[in-house]
Amino acid sequence: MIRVLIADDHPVVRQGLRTFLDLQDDITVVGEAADGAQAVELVGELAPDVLLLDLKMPVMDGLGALERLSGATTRIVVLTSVSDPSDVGPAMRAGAAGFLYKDVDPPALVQAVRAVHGGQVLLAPEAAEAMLAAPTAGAAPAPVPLTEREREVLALLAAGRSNREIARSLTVAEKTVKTHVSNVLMKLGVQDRTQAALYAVRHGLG
Amino acid sequence: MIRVLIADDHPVVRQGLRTFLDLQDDITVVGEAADGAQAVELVGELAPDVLLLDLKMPVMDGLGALERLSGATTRIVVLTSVSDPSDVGPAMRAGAAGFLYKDVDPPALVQAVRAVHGGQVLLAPEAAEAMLAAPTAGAAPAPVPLTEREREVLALLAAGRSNREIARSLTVAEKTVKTHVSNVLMKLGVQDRTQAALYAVRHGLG
DNA sequence: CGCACCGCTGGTCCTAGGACGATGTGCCCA
DNA sequence: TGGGCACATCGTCCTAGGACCAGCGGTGCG
Repeated sequence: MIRVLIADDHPVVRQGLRTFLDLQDDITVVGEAADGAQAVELVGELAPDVLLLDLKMPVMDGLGALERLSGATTRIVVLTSVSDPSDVGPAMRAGAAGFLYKDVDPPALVQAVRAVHGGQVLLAPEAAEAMLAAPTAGAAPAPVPLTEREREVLALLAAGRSNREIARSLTVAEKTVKTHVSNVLMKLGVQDRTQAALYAVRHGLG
Repeated sequence: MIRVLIADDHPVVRQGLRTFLDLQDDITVVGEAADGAQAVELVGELAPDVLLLDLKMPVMDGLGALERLSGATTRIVVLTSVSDPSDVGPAMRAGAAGFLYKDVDPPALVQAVRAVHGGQVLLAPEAAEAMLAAPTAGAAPAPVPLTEREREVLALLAAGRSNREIARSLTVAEKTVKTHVSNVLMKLGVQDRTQAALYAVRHGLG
């Protein structure tokens, strides 16, 4: 028997879901929450197998609840009405096991509950698309271009020169070279000059 | 009745899947393919609802088949034995509707077939993780953390202070504030202080 | 022999000046 | 009134010094 908790701020939606899910002989709805805070509390009390979680809720929204529930054994299916692709990534990263829209047809929802309970991850097609399209959507720094000077430094660095040698080549202080190198490392997202050199070689600056 | 085609180069695997799936009263196996080329051909002939596709196959591998089948109405579930995270992204981008490992337990596989047939996208947990973990395609800089000083500057900036005012508050030169602001903009991947302020507010620094 | 210390190199963070370019604002004069 | 100029603000790029930390290799001492 799969024990389900429903979190949605609309009583009508809760009632509809409850009625339909309770008709399944392997599913029982063990509770309802009207906001995120209540959902978090009830997950603690009831330890349901699956939480159906609306994203748009008062007091604490679904994403907030998701974050607070990371680590819980309850499997969480986001069930949202509005189709905002930028919701998908954060929700999945926050540990959701499913992402569906409320226009899902009821048998599919039941299957989803079962699949998620069985340890799988299930997405509505639009949600899957959103994840493929926007890998790091949200706070990811854009790819930062190197300046002319930084490219010069990188080229010399990739040729195996030391900071002092690079400084002499460019007739600037060694300190300046260090600064450029630091900026290059940050922009390339690598940890040290060796990786920067490899990057340069691999991307045709060698 | 869900019509399923099985593509796997091991007869034993095909036989096992066929036997189990045919036991379900809403699923019927309509054919088997031993390599990717055959799978493509049989999809054309039989137009199955769902194709269970192994990735590692002779003649044409699963990914090749996936690409050739993009556009077909058949929903494709990748069913692979080896757990190579780097397979997941390409397969999903090539249009797979599911990604499972062969250690999936049979009832879960049946659910997967039903869910995918119902239009959903279903991943094994490891596959979902792989997709979330590998956004860095190529040169995407890692999320760069702000330094202490940069956070101070950002907080004041988000409070609407000018560079000169921030400088006075921190007792440094205005030039220094500009430098910090520039670095913050770069690290946050935003274009100007306004966006940086919005970012700060949205991410709980307001 | 092994360990401790020293110096070098690399790297970070904070600081800051000079040159320059884009944008916006306000004021003056034709 | 409108065009244009002066000025401030913002932001970038290059420069660079000081403080500090980590890792590595050599050297000398117990």
